[in-house]
Amino acid sequence: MANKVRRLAKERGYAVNMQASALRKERSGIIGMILPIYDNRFFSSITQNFERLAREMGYFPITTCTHRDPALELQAVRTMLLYQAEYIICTGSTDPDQLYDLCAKVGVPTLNIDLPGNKSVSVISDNYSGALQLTHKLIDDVQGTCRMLFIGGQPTDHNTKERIRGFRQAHIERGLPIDESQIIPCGYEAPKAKEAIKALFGNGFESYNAMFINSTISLEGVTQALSDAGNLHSPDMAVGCFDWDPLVAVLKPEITMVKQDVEKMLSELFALIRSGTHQGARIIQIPPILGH
Amino acid sequence: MANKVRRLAKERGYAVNMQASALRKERSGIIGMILPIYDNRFFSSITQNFERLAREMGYFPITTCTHRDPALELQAVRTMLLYQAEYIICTGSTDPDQLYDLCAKVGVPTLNIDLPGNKSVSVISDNYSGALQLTHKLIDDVQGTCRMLFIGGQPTDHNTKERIRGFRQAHIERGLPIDESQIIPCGYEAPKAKEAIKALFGNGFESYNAMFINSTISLEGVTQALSDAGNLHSPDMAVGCFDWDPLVAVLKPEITMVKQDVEKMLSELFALIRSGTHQGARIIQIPPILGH
DNA sequence: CTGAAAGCGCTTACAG
DNA sequence: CTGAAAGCGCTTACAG
Repeated sequence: MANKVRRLAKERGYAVNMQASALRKERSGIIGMILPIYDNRFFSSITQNFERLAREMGYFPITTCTHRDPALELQAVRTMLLYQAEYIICTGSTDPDQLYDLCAKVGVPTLNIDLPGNKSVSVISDNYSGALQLTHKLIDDVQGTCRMLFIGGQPTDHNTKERIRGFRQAHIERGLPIDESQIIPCGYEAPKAKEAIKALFGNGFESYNAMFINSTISLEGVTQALSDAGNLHSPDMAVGCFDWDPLVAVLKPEITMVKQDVEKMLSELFALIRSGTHQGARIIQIPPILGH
Repeated sequence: MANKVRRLAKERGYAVNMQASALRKERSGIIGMILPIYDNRFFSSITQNFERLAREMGYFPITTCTHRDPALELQAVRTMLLYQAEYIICTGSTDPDQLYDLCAKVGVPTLNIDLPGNKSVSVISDNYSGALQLTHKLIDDVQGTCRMLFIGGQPTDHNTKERIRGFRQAHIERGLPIDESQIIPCGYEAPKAKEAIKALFGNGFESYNAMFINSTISLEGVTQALSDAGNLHSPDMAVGCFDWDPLVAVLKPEITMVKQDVEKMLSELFALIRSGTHQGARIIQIPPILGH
């Protein structure tokens, strides 16, 4: 009998109306995620893993990119709540706690990835250890005494702070002094890194023989600055990038890249949801993978 | 009075339930898009523009990546239809016509981007002209007689066919003969391009002085093959890539890249929706932009 | 076990 | 113009 109904339903092309079903069941089946941008390997890979795991759990994944704009983040989350999303994942959000508050009001749990918050669980990379390792690797690569620049990232964001902490610690462990001019967290956009490097030309840049670049987008800006100055190929400069792009990895194998373990971050995130242990603010750190 | 209600609603944190609203209004406000993958500049940029324009039109954009898998494409579209999506955008689909049929059954219009179908309107790049220009540019770049390899892409897909047609035409216009071994549409994955190039080593590869690479993913494979062979830097090889990646553009300025005009493609797509002129199968071609 | 009724939260058409 | 009722398409709780 049930089979007959199913067969008939299929023949006639019947399909449930999820809007109606969701309304009656008071369960939308929707899980929402916001993220800064798609056109970057890290975030687009997060998105693909998010979709895969959400579907595997029987959820319908919804994503929106919010361009690191707090107002857009709020608006996007609000819209997802209107569609009765059951969970909100906040990726690289400028203010995860504000998003938590918004969702908590209607009883929807939030989980953070990439950038942590103080009010819900956060799955992030172990930025400190990754930066410590990368810095050591670059110091090893340099002939003679290393003078390394740290460039890119937001000085106020948790990840950049942790990476700077790892950068400093490696210098301490190797007995290398640091002065503050070595550390330039100029923001995340390419033009900012470009301007910051240009400002250093004839003004101390020549004294550096290593660069810790905080993201591929900063790498883009740094490369533009060097290219404009005509010294794109400075073979004695050790270059590391705390980010991953497979094309960069093959085109510029001499650049050491740090790959955040996106698969593990997302499987951890969904394990929290699956097991219902996502309540309570805490930070779960996933070690990144040092390339080459 | 209306203001009082609005104020009270805001104070109490009231928000409509879109599931209920959609059900009653018989309009979900949802517009869905499927695409092959996110982690690539072309598709992620399409997604960002899609979201922006959909929001501007008051729609709620939903995207899903389907890994060029026909079964996943069908399943993703079916799910979007369950949530009563009002339009389905098919990006780079393996079989847009099948998706059209599925949606037509429930009266939902489909529009194609990137790869065209025969049953609904398609907004794609002018692949023929782009390839013609790129091939001419590479012939210009070569010292002496040009022998150019075409590598990457699916020989069955419309875009690759058109690009090969442009490749051939440029050769004809320049009086250069072509033999079939020059054209290797080995598929879209990096390992395929890598294997194809490796198979040519000691077997004709040395006779080429130019390469027309059909995507950044193929570029990745080609670079791996060259790098494994130790001749990564062959300065006399003219290289072009029918795709765009800003990091490649700055890191390897000697590679000529073709940037598909994603903004124009999407604004054209939404113009069709806005004006209600999306009915009727036809192809709208947008000229890509030749770099450098 | 079966089948009709109630109700999810809205919007709209309609009666007063 | 206002306010109560009907109904969007489901699922569930309940009567028979």
